[in-house]
Amino acid sequence: MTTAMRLSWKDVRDQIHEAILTGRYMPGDRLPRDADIAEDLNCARSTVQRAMQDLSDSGLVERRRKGGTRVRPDPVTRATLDIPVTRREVEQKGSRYGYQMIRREIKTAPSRVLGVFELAEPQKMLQVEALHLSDGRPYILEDRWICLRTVPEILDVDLAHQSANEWLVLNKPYSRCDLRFYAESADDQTADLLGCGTESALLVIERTTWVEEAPITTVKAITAPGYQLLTRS
Amino acid sequence: MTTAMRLSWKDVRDQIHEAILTGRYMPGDRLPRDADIAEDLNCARSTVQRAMQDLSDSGLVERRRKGGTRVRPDPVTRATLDIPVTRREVEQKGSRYGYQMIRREIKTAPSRVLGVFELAEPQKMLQVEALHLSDGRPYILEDRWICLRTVPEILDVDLAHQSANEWLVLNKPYSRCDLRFYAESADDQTADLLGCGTESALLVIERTTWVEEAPITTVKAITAPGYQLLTRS
DNA sequence: GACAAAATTAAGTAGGCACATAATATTTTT
DNA sequence: AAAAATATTATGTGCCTACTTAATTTTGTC
Repeated sequence: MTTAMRLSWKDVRDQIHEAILTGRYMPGDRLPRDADIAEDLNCARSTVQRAMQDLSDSGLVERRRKGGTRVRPDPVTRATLDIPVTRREVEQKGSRYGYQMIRREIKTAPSRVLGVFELAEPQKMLQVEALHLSDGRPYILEDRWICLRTVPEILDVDLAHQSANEWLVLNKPYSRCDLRFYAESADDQTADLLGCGTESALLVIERTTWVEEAPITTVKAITAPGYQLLTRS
Repeated sequence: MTTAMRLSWKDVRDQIHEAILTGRYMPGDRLPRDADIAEDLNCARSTVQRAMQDLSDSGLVERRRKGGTRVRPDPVTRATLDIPVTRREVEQKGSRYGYQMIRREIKTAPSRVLGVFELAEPQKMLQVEALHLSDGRPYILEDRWICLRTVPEILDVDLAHQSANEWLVLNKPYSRCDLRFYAESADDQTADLLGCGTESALLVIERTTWVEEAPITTVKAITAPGYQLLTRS
């Protein structure tokens, strides 16, 4: 033997990935069992297991007990998005962050909001409308509903100076988060607040969070024209 | 001892997660070393390691050798998106899928395309414009460029009957994929093809793929009005 | 042949050990 | 006091073994 440095699970993963890329295994094909691959490559089964888990997480293969591992027959593009706190997002671009509360009101949540929270009975929530600024220019307009039953402390927070976005993310970690992206035309009021033309096409990010079963908040974040979401490299 | 079933790494993960949720550890705080947690919970360090890796992957904590583990001071919302092949997406909704090629042309790629591929020199590529239909109605309009140097076989594919989307995903797995989402107003031609009003706000998904360093394809997928992207539950 | 029970199989997980690696802290040297 | 060498430490990885779990597949029975 010359050198034969031990294979890392990433090496194993890359070799299998490579085999799939070069067509050695096609979508739907079954791969050898972990134990056999391990023997082939002269490494431990646990190393192959970790490699396979990673490929499975990234959506490239499917694994089933007894069924073995196969290349996903219906390939999906699986992407990971990082959505930071807006302040950080702006600062990371090298811009100056600004925040402005527009409205703050306690009222019964409309059915749209109850719907996303999967709630049956109406209840009072805190609605906050606010504008995030980048270098003084409108960046994101958010319309947020906060569940007072789950987060009563929010009433003591000075939302005129600290964004609910930031306070919540630091003080109310969630256990579940649903996201939704779509495009919407600016209505008159939105266009006015974002300083863009009416009917401008805007990317909207809706985010709803829970702790266990309890609703925390739902936000409709309307981004200014030109905003783009990128997958993390 | 009563039962004391062994702790699974998911139990450990959930316990730590819980501790963070309830504020026992705040953003920025350092957590005990894996070994100590393992002793506390009476399990193996490798179990804690797996739990921590998972929390780290999901963006909740940061881990550094010697530095230990700490709760991420700048919490991010990390979400995973699955983008299936369009045909499957339509069929999964219970709709009938349709496909229609609009244009197919070999020409020098414009600088926009060279740009996304990070290519310096101009080269010829295959441009394909096509429409995906759901129950006969326009669903996604795609403008695609395929690199002939990397995928010369595409010239032999009958793109009038099989979508490039599908052929590529089954025959040319990628090793890198960049995604970009934004909103755009429909221009006259787009509005016409998608059967919507001019100036409609449309969600655009741009996807660019490579095998190693070699460009495969870049698509600008313009979705019909009402299209929404959801994170996978 | 149809259905149920039992055996088999391959991935999933827990534990334990040894060592690698990357930060950080400490000590020594200049 | 600054810089360089060294020790320390917590996570990361690999290996091995044993056992669990979920699917099949086989076998047995009616």
